[in-house]
Amino acid sequence: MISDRMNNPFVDFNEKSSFLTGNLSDLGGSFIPESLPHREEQILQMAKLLGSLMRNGRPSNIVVYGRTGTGKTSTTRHVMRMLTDATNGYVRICYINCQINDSQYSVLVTLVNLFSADSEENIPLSGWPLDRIYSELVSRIKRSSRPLLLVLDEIDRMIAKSGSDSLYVILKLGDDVDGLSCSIIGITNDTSFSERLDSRVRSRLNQESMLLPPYNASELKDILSYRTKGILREGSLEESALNLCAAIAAREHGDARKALDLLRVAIDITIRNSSLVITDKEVIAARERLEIDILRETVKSLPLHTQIVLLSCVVTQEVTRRPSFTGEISRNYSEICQELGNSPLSNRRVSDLISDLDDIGLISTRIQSMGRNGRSKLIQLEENGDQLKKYLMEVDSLSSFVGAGLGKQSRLNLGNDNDPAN
DNA sequence: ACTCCACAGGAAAATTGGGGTA
DNA sequence: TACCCCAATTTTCCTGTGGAGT
Repeated sequence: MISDRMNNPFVDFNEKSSFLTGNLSDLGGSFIPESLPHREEQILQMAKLLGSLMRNGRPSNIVVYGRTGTGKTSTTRHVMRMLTDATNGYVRICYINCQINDSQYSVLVTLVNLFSADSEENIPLSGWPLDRIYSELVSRIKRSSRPLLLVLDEIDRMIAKSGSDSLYVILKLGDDVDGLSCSIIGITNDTSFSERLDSRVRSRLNQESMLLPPYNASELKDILSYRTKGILREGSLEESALNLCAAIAAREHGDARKALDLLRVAIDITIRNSSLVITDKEVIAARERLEIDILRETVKSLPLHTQIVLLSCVVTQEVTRRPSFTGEISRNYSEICQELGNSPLSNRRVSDLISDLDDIGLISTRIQSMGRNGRSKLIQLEENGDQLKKYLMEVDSLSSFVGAGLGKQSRLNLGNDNDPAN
């Protein structure tokens, strides 16, 4: 179909990226490499703890702690792969990300469906009573009669949403299926996670814990060198650019994912600029682009009403030029909802959404008492307001606020004139 | 010492939306 | 089709709170 190579941008792009010798997506977060530099010790430790699964024994449950990018998931997945290889797939391994499946119901359903044989139908994502799903799970596990390793990534999300009970049900599996050899690995970046479990769950789950320390700059450099082998032609990555990637990520709590992302984006920028060598300049540009991308992505992925609350925070602070109070945010939120044609949520719910925004880090809050004038949360933007507004305006359902919003600023609730205290 | 404000945030009730069953 | 069950979400109701004002 395309005969004119000279005018084909894909051909052009491919030739420009001639320093690439492999697949750039291999630097992405989901790729699990053959080996994990500086995690050999932890891999060995985890493998030892799980060893008895191969002998149908009852290994300990493990909680893996570590900050973002310390290799918790990669280490665990690596061990999963080793276990599969060593047992020829005899040990059944279920990996569930609790950020996606964060309710008791959805974890159980996912688990049951992972166990479904070809002949069995998947159970629906809602509708069934929990006890029915549980007994379905038990009967499917009984039929399978193979050792089970259950990995719950971001396990703290499940506890935050459904409480300890949801975990207790899963931990109980071992008791309800006679002779089941089952081990659970929980992965979390929340060091206070186990404190929030009730005692019966804590003692069962936290039999063993592993803490993955942050990587230092030199370890990060090793990781980057290892991961770029086979992807970049020799000499296409300057030593100082490599050091810079490692140094930036080391400063960000030793985050290997950050280091890999930086390098990946730096490579991308180099290709786009038709350069042939990745230098400090590209790494610095990559850092800026990543920061923007993360913020934009965060803002755009918020639920609609959380976005409107954030918009209210931005607009209110834009006008008052001081931190705002919950009441102001709530009233302006309702105004904005009205303007956009959405029915507003209750103040109680808005208060929760404000807490959510605080958790995400887009705003910071602290409770302040004004004596006779009551007590309220003082809310301050953590990010540049103009930038937040720009990203919010890119959201389809909010974009109509632009012109109208600015024009209507005068009627927004900005404290004093609408404050019942006055 | 007591009052009162404007909420925070817990608990229970109500609503919503997906699915099953007769 | 009408009704039931269920989990998740949201609303309603409520108690608790810190500190300026009295």
